[in-house]
Amino acid sequence: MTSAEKDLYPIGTVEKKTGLSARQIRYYESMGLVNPVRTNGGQRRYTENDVLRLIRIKQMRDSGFDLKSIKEKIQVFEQKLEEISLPSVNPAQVKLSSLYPVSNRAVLMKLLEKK
DNA sequence: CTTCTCACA
DNA sequence: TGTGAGGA
Repeated sequence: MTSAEKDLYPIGTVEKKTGLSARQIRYYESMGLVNPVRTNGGQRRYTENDVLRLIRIKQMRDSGFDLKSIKEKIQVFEQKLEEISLPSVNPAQVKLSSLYPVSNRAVLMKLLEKK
């Protein structure tokens, strides 16, 4: 019923949706900025959240930030997200393979306006 | 045709 | 970062 992130896109689709080149997308992955899942054949599959994250990265980059700053930004961000996500998730289904759940967006916003 | 990795002009 | 090679 509550479908958060079900669709996965191949890198070609992500290129169009983000405006980034496949080269950049793969490079950012090597830098630990995104963690797409792989298919049996080894192809990357990105979630909607991955796309959103890449768009944020593109904007930060265009705004003059270097990848190092962006990476640190995301790490702090992810750290806070874990703090508010883990307590509200059943230990049985804790598979943090992807990004933050949309269901915590409200909590996310509060957290952001506080800092 | 699309994607993947690796390496280099 | 781009691009070409060589595979899957």
